[in-house]
Amino acid sequence: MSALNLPTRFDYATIEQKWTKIWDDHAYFHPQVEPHKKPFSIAFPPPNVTGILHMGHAANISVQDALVRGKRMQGYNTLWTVGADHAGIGTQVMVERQLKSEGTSRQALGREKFLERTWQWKADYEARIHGQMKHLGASGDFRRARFTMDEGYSRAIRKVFVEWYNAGIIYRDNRLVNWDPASQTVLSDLEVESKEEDGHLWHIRYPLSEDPNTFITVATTRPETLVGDMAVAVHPEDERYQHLIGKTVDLPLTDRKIPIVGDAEVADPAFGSGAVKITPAHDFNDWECGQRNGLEILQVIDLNACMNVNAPVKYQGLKVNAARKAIVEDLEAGGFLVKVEDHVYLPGRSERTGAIVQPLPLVQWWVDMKRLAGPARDAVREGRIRYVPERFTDEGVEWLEKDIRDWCISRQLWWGHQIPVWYDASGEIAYVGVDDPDPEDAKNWTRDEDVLDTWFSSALWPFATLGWPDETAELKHFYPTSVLSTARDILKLWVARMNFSSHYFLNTVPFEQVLVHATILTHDGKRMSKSKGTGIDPLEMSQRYGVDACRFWLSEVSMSGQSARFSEEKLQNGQHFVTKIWNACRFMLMNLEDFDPQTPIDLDKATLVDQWILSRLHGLEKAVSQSLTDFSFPQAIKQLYTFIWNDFCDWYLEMAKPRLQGSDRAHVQAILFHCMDTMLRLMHPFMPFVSEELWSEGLQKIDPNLGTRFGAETPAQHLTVAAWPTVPAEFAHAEAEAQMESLMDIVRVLRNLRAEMGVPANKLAEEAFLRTDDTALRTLLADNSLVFEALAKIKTIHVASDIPTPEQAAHGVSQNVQITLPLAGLVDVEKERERLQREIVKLEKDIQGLQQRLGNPRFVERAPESVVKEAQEQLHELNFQKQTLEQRVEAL
RNA sequence: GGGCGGUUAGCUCAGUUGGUAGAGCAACUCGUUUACACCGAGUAGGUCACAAGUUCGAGUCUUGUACCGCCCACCA
Repeated sequence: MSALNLPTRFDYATIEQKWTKIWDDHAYFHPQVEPHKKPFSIAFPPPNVTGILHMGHAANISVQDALVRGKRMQGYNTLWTVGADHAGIGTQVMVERQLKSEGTSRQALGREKFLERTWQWKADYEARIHGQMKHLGASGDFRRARFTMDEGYSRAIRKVFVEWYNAGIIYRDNRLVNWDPASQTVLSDLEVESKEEDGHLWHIRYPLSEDPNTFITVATTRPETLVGDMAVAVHPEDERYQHLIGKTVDLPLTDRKIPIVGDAEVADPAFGSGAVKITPAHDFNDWECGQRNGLEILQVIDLNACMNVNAPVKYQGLKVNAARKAIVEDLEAGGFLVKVEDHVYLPGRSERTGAIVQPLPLVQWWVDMKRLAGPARDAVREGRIRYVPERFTDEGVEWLEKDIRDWCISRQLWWGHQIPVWYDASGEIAYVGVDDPDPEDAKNWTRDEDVLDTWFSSALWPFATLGWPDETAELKHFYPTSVLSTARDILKLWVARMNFSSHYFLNTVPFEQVLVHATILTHDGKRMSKSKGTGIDPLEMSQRYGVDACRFWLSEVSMSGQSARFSEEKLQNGQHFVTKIWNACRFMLMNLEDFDPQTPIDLDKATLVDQWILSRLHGLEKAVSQSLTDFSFPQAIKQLYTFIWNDFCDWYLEMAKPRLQGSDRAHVQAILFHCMDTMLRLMHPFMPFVSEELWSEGLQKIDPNLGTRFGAETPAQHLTVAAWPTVPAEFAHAEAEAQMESLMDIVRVLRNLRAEMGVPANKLAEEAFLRTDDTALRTLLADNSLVFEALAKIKTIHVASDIPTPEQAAHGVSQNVQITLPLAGLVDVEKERERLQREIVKLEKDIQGLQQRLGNPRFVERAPESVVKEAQEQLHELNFQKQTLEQRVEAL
């Protein structure tokens, strides 16, 4: 590419495709295990194959890819494992929905056909997901991509099951579970969401058996469960009811008598009537109350959320809602209904199907959490796993510390890992094993039909992806992984589970740091939701603004610790930034065609401006390098932006233009070359495509040995595998930065004078006077007169301690420099006077503030000397400025 | 009911150890200067939600209040 015929815009669509392919062809992201190198590894949270990726994924990809690219450049043996999750219930629900739209169903197809169909679905979505990731520039190892139902992965699952079963950690038991009638499966507590909903509280009276004219009134939000009541509970110390404990009531609408029991846990005298109906088969509290009081369990609701044969005949077969209506009517007719109140309650709903979850007693498989939680909790509490931001630590570990409930892992689904348990003819467990039993033995056995909770397999992700249970070289080298980056909503569901699984089987943490990235919200601050159509497709956005623009924004906001509102303006800004970089580099390339890349930067020849930009570059490198360690992406990105756009383009390049025409050319070229190289390397983790294109196709044409710079171990052909830059400490120059700052301020005053006086910015002003008594400063100003000439567009700058003041002139002041811009014929005396007066008023306000502060004896006495001194100097300067302007007003 | 965030310019957000507030977008005024009009220069705009406290000094620390958001919790 020749810089001269480069377009003024960055053709991102073509170039993104081009580099995706080249990187892939070189297998840059498929690392070999290199034991002598330090490892850096991340296991990408496997997206569910339920659909395509959304903005949240794009955010997570941006963050992880930035880290991985940075570390790769820094010479780490870097592995980013990618893959996909079978997402049991989620995928099954999606496929079933598809079948329904085709007029068929899972049941009609049968298990085998249904699974075939689901594998097809998986293949389709997995390909689309990987395609999206590559499109976004994810430098993941797709050659090592894993799927949670791969052969090897499945073996890992079975091994975990069998080991935990043998250790007694996995067991089978009949208990109350969360039943999702829509998907016909059990759910874990964590898959049930409860949100407040409007409902009612029905007050019902139960007549005492010994005296049907006396009643005890209970309140309930679920009157249909009345027919499953096994007791009424009251607080044992409740004086209203104490005497009734041990007696019975006639349960309305049935012919059963149920006891009144005393139970301090479940009955709160202050709530409602103080008496509670107890339905052990359909309520978690009541279940426990039943256990405490030796109550029988009577299940009256079946798997379809209908009343079953244990309910009075009249209600049998009715859906729960219909039964509720019928029962309430009958209660009212029988005189049992006291009143109905509006009431906000918390029904549990399946996070997948949205159906109201029915608590039911069922035999299921469980994991004994108390046996696993300890080491995982300790790892977090002892800081061996660090959460970033830190405040998420509690959210991640509290669940493991508190009264944790056992984890129900069996699911009545078809899509998933079938439980490796076989039963004999009598229903007893005959075999549990990693490998299928010998067909001869298994002749009369049947396999457990249930599959495992999808999170059971996700829990093994960081190590199963590396080949566990085999002792692979990858596992040895890359485990534990370095960082886990995730959304906050699965800290318990997933992150905590990886933690305890890893501790049990590998006796170590699964990752050293947990990065919790921001949630991307809609423009108006709502959660993005596919069903509401507020979800935003990252591909659409990247097609509109380019991947680099999107990633630049996402990397910034995703690590800000705050949730971020999506805004297209920000992406547009990102795109403009990319264009700016593109054009700045285009300009440099145009001016570097005759550059000898052997030319070193000669600090002896460096002017103030050179010293300044190199010092700024030094600061930039420090900030960006730092961000790869402490995840301070927002700061790094802001600095990249202001360095490139403001410092480098607006000031340095403008200054460079005239110098490139003179004897200084080679020296300036060396600095441009070095800055461009460093800038491109530093921005590559965040904007991989544009940086790669400019580096490989532009800069490398000028220096074929570019890839050996910065101590590269092996010469790099492309930026993606080039070395991370370091800016020498001797480039840091605080004094130059401060001095340049004062020059820039004078330039701003000059520009301001021109603008106020209506001198067009493109017209060269003849001359300007800078007057100051500070001799050192005078030298500085004189030495750098080019700065004013180039940036304030002044032909000649006069620096002196005393200069005659022209009649027609505009006046300004900066620090202790009096600035005069002669403008014969352009000055409206009245207007100039007003302008100066305005300036003076402003100064007076600041002066007053300073005087007040310095006038306070306690300030002078107690504040640090440097602060007091600074204030005094500032006051002095402001007074000088005020005086100067006042003199001008008088002169007018 | 407990816990955690947030409240800063019209909008979206920065603000590192307390030293007197910044960016992007939008607005307004100039400008077709050979890298870029997806540009350049300039202007305007904020009692940092409210109240009290600590301090010479608070956007920054403490306490309380209000509103918004999230997480947890078996109040029937």
